[in-house]
Amino acid sequence: MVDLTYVPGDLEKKWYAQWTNAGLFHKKIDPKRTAYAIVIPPPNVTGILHMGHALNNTLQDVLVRRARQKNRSAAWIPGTDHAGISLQIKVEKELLKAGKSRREMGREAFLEHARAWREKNGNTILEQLKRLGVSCDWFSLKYTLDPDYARAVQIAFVKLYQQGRIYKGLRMVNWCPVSQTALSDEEVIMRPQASTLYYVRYEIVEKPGEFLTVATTRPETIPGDTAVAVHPEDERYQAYIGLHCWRPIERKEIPIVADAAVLKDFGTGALKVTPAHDIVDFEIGQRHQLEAISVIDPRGYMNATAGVLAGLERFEARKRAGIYLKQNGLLVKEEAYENNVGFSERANVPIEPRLSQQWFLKYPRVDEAKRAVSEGIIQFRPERWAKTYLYWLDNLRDWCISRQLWWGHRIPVWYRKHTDRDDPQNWHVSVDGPTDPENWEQDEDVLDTWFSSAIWPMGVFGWPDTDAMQRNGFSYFYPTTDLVTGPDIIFFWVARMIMMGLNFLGKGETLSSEEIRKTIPFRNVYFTGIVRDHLGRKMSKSLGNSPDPLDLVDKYGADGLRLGLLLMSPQGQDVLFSEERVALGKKFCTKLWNAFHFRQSHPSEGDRTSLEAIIDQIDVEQLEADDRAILWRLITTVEAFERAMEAYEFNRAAQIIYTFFWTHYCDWYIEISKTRASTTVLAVHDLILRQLLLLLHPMIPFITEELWHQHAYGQQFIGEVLLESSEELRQILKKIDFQNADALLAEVDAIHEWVVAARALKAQFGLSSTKDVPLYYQAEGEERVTLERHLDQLKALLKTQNIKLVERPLQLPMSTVGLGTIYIGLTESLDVEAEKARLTQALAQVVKLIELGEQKLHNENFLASAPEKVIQGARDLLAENFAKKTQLEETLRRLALVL
RNA sequence: GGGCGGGUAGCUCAGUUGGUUAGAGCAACUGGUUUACACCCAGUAGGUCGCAGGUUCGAGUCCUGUCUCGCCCACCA
Repeated sequence: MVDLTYVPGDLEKKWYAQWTNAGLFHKKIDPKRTAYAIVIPPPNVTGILHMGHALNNTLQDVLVRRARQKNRSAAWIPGTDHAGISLQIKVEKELLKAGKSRREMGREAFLEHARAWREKNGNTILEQLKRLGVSCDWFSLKYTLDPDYARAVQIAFVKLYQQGRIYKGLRMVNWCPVSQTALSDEEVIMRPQASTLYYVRYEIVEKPGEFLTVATTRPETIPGDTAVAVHPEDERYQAYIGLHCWRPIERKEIPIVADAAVLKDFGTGALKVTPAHDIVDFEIGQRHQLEAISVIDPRGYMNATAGVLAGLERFEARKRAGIYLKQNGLLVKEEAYENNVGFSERANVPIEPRLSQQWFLKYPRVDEAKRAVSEGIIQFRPERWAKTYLYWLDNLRDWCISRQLWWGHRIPVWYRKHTDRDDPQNWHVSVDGPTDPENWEQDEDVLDTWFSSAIWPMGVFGWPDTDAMQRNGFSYFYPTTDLVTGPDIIFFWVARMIMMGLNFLGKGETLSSEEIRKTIPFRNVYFTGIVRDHLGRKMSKSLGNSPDPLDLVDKYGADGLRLGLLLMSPQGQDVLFSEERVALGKKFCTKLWNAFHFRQSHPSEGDRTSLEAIIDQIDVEQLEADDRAILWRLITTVEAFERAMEAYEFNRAAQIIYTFFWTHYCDWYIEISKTRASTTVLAVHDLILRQLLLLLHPMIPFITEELWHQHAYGQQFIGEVLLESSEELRQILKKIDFQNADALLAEVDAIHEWVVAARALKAQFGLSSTKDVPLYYQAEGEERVTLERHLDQLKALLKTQNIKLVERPLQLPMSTVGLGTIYIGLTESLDVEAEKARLTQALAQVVKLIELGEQKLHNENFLASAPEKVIQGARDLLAENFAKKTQLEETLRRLALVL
């Protein structure tokens, strides 16, 4: 028996425990079935669940649960990411509060702290995910610093090194002065900043009294200037090319060079060249053999070379440089200026271009990675992201993979002690290290976190350890089926995984399409939208505009939240979060609960453990139009649902079921079937409810599981029950003499229209919808027969005892519908004028529609080109409108007589 | 500067290859609770589909232009 009220919390805890205890989500290598696999985008161990996770993981869960219903052997591999910079910053901050610094305590002690932090907090997000109901295979849980995974990362490094793809070099990199590490280009975010453009005079050495004016936003770097550059074709400066000028701070003679990289129309057309602190300047410096003088240290403070600015913090130094120039008469002017400045994504401070020794990766298999997507071997949804992906691959720059951090995978490179580290002769690159470790020192740096995530889909299945791969079903599950992630990590993660898969699994110079197909990490990538608040802002911790998903779970249930998210997430669109939708999700669950409660109020003993058993209880003789219509609608609903799911249109799929259940089943079928509680009708209910539970299960797993058992649909978990396709459903329903029921549907729709019109009449005249008012109807032939057949239902639905057939029009308020005319038997005297006005308005509307219809049907081009179905539709509509017009006119004539 | 996406009811959004009179939820308004559900039921109102052209028998849907909001990439010092 069903509990009276729906309380999501308890049943969600109960079922999640039972599912996991039963090992329901374990991956199984079953050659008899087709494999289905998803690897989770591993959340950061520093993360807490936000709405983006909730959406993303709901979608994955829907996919994987549906795959199981389709008899696929499904694996959803969960895991977490060690989150290099993010966790290091977090732990450092905590230590700082306790007055400790990582440099003082040293590497090992710091790592101990970091491990302890992760031990304590790292699984929070996984526990949160469980509350959402995700059906991950927790036995396959992987962490990017697990020993086997860490080994895989190092093997990947060594292999890439051996392939000549990884090299070390002195390069200009993005330096974060707070984290004190290099960053990849992708980790730098450009932001418009209000700054000042300083116009500075550089006196010409050879022509004292003549000046070049240079515009710069960074006067603090002047001590690092080693040239001034102008465009070779800039006629203003021809006379100066080859001469020298005085560097205005830390006065020194520097050359004036010509370089095409200089823009004539920016500023004054003269550029100060600081090779050590700007990428463009560095390149100019290379072309002109200029010295790179560093004036800023790794912490962002001016070093001794900066002379008068030495020791100052970089932004303070900028102000001081401005003052210094002004005081010395070297500043022409300063103006407010907005420019774009690169910020460190994690530490949220402006990055410093800095020259340093770093490890770089030349991306492998770029061509194949492009082909994988452009040839549709990997399918992006929405497809347009392919363009973004391909554009990025066309403009690749080598990836700086070394980080000056401690938390992460240490670079497996050793240097012979007391030798030149820049000379590869003195390197040892291997996973296990040199055999004589006492003579070597390991590289201090770790790898970019994203380097380790790039091999995720392989690593979670044991790559490259052949035994582990065998055990984990690598060849069975790889390539995985679907990847669900956000478009914001298309470069960080998606593209890199594709290249790594192709590189490590593909053999030979180039890969054929068939080889690409076998080595890609996944076949489909579904990009979710980004969850935004009602003002359109990205939900983030710093803005504090993201509700805690767990609060929503408490308030609306996990099922409610999941359904709400599904309903508000159109494919490929950003999601404007609305708590109302989540509330709607819960309302749906409550309604479902109550529908079962209704069904349970009519006990029946029939066997419900299979579709066939339910159908056996249906007596074909007793099936009426309504029963057949709802069953028919079920089939068409399942078809539409299948189409939506195959297209990954989750919101549409949810909407389709929503409408079927609420509008067609509850508001109509349950209401009309209340007059007929026969075994047959109850079996129809059971059938529909059963299929509804199965269809809904991937979206709202908890309540469907609960109701499945409450209503004795079987002993198995609902998730283990195979879902009949629309085609199978169609076949099974043939047992009850079931064929196309479009005609029946039309009949039911016509009755529905009649009821709605009658209800509207009552409402229009201020009558309570439950008031027993007599109704009269006029109808001929078929229509009359149809109405007579449904008379009992009409009475029940309209809460009216009297519905009578009349042969002639009455002087009563009326309404015309497809099945004829309805009159309402008002007891009070009729306001003839008001009624006339109402009908006249209705008449005008109908006349207008008739005009439109006739126009269309008199158009020969329309008749010649439009499909028959459309033309017939127009004809039927016209006929119906003509009938309405006649009725309205007749009634109006009678009303006129009354006056 | 280059690319992508959005602009449909007061709000949030659907609207499949062009085809009957453009839909839903929320909000509003009216009426309703003995018989699954007030997290409910019945009904009402609300839209020149951003704007301007074009193609077509027919355009929210296709084309061109334009305005506007948002995102991504590039980075001019």
